Order: sequence, then structure tokens, then C-alpha cells
Amino acid sequence: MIILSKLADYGVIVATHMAAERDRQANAAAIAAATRLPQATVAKVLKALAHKGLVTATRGATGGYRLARAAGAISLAEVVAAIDGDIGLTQCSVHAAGCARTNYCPTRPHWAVVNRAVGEALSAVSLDDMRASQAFAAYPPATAAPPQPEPPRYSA
Amino acid sequence: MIILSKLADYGVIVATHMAAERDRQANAAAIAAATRLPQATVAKVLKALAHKGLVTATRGATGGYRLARAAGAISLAEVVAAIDGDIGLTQCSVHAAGCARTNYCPTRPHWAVVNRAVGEALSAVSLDDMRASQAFAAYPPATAAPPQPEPPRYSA
DNA sequence: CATATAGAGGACCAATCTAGTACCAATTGG
DNA sequence: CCAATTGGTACTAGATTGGTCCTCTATATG
Repeated sequence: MIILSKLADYGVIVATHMAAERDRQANAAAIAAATRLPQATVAKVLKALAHKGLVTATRGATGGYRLARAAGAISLAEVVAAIDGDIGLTQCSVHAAGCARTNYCPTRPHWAVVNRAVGEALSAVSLDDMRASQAFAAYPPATAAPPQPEPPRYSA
Repeated sequence: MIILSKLADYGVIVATHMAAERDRQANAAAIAAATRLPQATVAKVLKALAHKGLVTATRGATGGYRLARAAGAISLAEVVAAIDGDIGLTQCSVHAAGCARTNYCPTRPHWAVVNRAVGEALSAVSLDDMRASQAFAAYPPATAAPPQPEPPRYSA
């Protein structure tokens, strides 16, 4: 299962890229080129980030985007939530009102714990952390991963 | 954003229900009635759980399912992985080989940390934990499904 | 042995969601 | 004014998902 949508993933890539040059302003096209992502899609992602106030936008000629805060003060949770919406494991975590089971579902109360754990995991990592470099070289090359033994692996 | 698919959510509900009566064997229809989930879908979920060895199936007349292990020894991570597949935040976490960005993507190495945190959050909760406690008293009788002209929508 | 029951394993479909694009309005610098 | 750039929305093709159904195999029982 994939947890993040592609767009949210792009969001993180874009935001991380911006964190690398926080004080410089860049327009959508430049960011798309730098990250090698489709330009129109990057523009869409940036709009979402701007909407949530994670980046500030300047319109008009010579306009562009820059991070609204220090890279260390923006967490993955915020970036992801800006694009994919608030984080919840189950439907009822996000739209409790819409669940007909709410009244008798015995599992519901327990999701909150896991929910919080996931949220904290995403909140604990800032753009600065994502940007930090060293692991780049150390990370294994992209060769196909060997078949893994059972049960759940959280690949990577 | 919703992290679990509906099917995975159902899986947890079904597994939790089975944990409540671990030694009793029940067939798919009975479990569907007790959990008020669509029967054919519950059957599908149970097959997936059986495939991963989380429940054991007995075929034939008087057949059915039961948990393969103690409820305390089955984690949410396993149930979810049985249905939604292995857990990964991003595409590249699950299918690293398929990502053209792999070679230069600077964010990739950092997902592993978050990935593991999410996995651990799901691994830390057992079916016993989900079942534990209060909310259960309110749960309607398990075996005799109350007359239901129309199945309720739990699309949430 | 015959029959009814129940899971195994797919095939299939409709509905929804997603990624990506396109378009036009608003804003700003030159 | 003109060009560049974001804001916002609408749209489409394709993928994904939830849900159903059908056929095959295994088992209990009379």
C-alpha cells in the first residue's frame, strides 16, 4: 500500500527543494525544472502549499514562491496535509459524522492512538531534516530489491 | 487524507470481531451479519486474511474461519498488510525499482525513518488492544443479525 | 455415494479518485 | 499597455477501488 499520493510526494520534493534555497524566490517553472517534475503539476502543488500558507506567493512579472517559514519549522505533516488533506487512518477518523457505524463500531475508539502515532511521525520530520545530505551517498542504489521474507515490511 | 482503504478497514473490523470469540469458528456469512458488512466483501477480506495465514479456513459443510493465532499476537500491521499490501509512504518505498528519480531524488533516503515509524505504530497495536474495553458493551448481538431491510451505508 | 455447504480463486463491472492539462481572471513590473 | 506570473477552476483520460458473481474444490452427513 502506498500512503502518500503522488501529488503529496511531489509536494515534499518541491518543498524540500525550496528549503535548500530558502531566501531565493523561484517561479513554478524554475522549480519544476529543478525537480524534474511536470511543470503544470508543480504549479498545482505550489498553489496548494500557498493556500495553506506554507509558501508565500508573489504575483505578476518577476513573481514566484518562497517558503513562508524557516525550513526547520515546516514539518512533513504540514506539507502532506496541505495537499492530501488531514491525516487519518480510516474514513471515520476524518469524517466521523458520515459513518453509520459510529455508534456501535468497537474498533473506532482505538484508531485514535495509531492515528496520533502516524501524525507524530510525520510531524517530527522537518524540511531541514529531509534536506540534510549525507544519506544521499550512503543510500543503496536502485537495483531491484531482493524478495523479502514475510510479514509486513515497511520497505525502506 | 485517508490512509487505509475501506477493505483494510473492514479487515480490521472483521479480525477484531473474530478476536472476540477466538475459539469459535464462524463462516463468512455469520461474520458479515455480525459486523454488518456486505457479505461478499467480507468473504473477499477473509480470503485475503487466510492467504496470509492470519486466519485458518476450514472448507466444506460446517466450515468457516478462525484466528490462526492468539488475538494478542496479531498486529494491525499484519492485518492491513494482508489486504492493502506492504506499507510504504511513497511509491519508491514500495517499488523502488520503478522510480526513475531514484538516482538523484534527495528526499528518498529520508522516507525510511517515517516509514518505520508508521509501521511500528501499526505493529504496536494487537487485535486484543482493539477489542479491549468499554465501547464493546454497546455492541449489538453478534449471531442474530437484527432484521435489516436495507444494509446500512458505512461508506465512512 | 449423493448432496448440500463453504471456502478458493478469479473475472468482472460500475463508480470513484487521481494525475495531469488547459483556460481565463487577477496582479504586478517594466 | 504588455508581458510574466500566480489564483482558481474545469476538464479528461486512466487507474484504482469496492463490490458482486461464477466456477471449482473440499468436506460433512445421511
